[in-house]
Amino acid sequence: MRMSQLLLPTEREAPADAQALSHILGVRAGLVRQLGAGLWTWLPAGLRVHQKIEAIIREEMNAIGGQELLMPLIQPRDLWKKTGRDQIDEIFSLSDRKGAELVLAMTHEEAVTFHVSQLVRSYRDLPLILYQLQLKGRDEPRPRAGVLRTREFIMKDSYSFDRDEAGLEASYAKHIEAYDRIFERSGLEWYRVESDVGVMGGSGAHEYMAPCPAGENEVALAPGYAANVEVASAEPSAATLGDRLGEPAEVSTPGAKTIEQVSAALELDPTALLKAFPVVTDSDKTVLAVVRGDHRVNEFKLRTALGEGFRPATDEEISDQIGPPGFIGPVSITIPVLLDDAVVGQEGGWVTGANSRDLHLVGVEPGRDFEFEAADIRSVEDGDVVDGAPIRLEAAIEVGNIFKLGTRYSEPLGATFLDQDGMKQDIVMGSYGIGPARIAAAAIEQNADEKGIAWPKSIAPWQIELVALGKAGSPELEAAEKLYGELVALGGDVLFDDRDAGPGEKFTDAELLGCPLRITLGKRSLESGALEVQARRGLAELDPIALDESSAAVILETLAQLP
RNA sequence: CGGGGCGUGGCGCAGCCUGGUAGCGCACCUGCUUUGGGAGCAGGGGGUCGGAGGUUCGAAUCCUCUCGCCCCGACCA
Repeated sequence: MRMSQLLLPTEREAPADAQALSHILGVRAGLVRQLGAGLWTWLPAGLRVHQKIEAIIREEMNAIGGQELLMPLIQPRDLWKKTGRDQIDEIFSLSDRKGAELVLAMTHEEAVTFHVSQLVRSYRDLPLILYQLQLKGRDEPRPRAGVLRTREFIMKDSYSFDRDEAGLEASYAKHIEAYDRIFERSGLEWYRVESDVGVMGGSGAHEYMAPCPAGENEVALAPGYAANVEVASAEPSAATLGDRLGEPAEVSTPGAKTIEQVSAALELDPTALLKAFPVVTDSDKTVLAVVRGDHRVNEFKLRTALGEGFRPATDEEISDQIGPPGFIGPVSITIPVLLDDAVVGQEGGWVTGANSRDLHLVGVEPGRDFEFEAADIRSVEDGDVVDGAPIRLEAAIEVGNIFKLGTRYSEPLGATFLDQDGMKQDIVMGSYGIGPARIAAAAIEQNADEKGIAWPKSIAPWQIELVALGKAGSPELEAAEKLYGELVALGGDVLFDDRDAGPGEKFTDAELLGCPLRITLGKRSLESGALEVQARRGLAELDPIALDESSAAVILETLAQLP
């Protein structure tokens, strides 16, 4: 591609409203432009990146026997009523000129299951893996960070259809294979982590996470361990408890409502305190969740432990059913107590609220002083231990997920088959997503430096940028033209900066756009007989390449050597 | 949905407090010079000041409403 003819609007300055690095650099390098909140246009260079990612995905999906198809973005609302998902807030709704109700698909479980229910009749038709790369529409409450969370985006979504759970396990394993390869080939740092299956149930799920500062998720990492913080479990750091007493003793703690205030007032470590978190469940039960003072309640785990959704209790409900807010605790109350595992079985006395104003209790011991049910309901923290190794928490972008659906969709949509005994069975499904745009954004975030982007070779908009110095008609520009032609003839993926611009501008743009290999041909090259070669990663100067009839081949070899 | 911020030429901003008919840098166009790290000189084009209403002799500026965008939080199949 000749840069003189390319729409590549690079910017010196970052857009005023951009925060995330991938947002800033995506716009500055001329890859994407915004049309509205969460609505982005992929400009030619950015689209090349997207398409290279798509190509990797297609190859790996085909390799596990996936078959590509394409389903509509616009769908009849009735279809979504059958699964109840027409009530989701993120659904974009529209109607046609006749008043028929339509939605924009936020994923395609309904559509693909609809077709499979008609097309699959026999166990002989299974298993099946179908996939597509298609737009999704989601009315996100808060689009953010450029291309990271948008209201319209292309997703690779695949769906597996199996005869039974064992079949699903096999299809799931195939997707793990394909996904591992896709993210590896994309050049990302990535983790496959256990994830929350959510209220939809399902028998298992993993997420693929790419660590980077702009990420919206957090992963807990230790050698051999990776999990979304939503589900991560680990051994807590040690607690420093107060003295054991024969029975709880009241202490005066005037005005001390927070963990900090109470631990300061009593001169005790925050780990000696119990934090009480009253919640009201969807079925209107009040439960007191209790974690260690320095720990935080994990709402995902708590939801799992409760077996239903919940909301924090209001101050009024707390006063009515437990005690004055700020001074509540699990001793001598009538509502059930859900105690975090980290609190159970420790030697020593805990501090809790006394359920009276300005009073706390010391020397409290679970089991002796209050009844409880134990569960893992806290969020892991930096320094917690897994298999003897401390974990660290890192921000990450979710670039993919895989989910064992079971019969969540096949049942309401009537996707059944006849087994060998002629018995009608529900098809067992899985669904699997990848966001190519997020892979691009994560690649930018993970590999950028102060000069710009440093793309992984596999998804760079071009693998080579040939910078020609010298004005039109100069011998060096003519030599560059010749070299460009030779590179293209050998199948090189080359961006040729043939613009009528100064060297500074060309080098700056090249470093901003971040093609892995930069070849410079100027007057000096003609004098010395050598091309200058720079690897974008680390801005490393490589050995010069002789300027002769073998140059193009040597350049491609050099590129192949790059990691 | 709660909180905060911002809308002035393609981009980044000043002007607003204290009303007087819009300015700066970059980019763009023409010409000449320049060509190894975002060039120089000269000339030039481009703005309903997000929108509507109001106050006023006069509104980018003051008032009311409204739309859009960003950030934090909530939410996130």
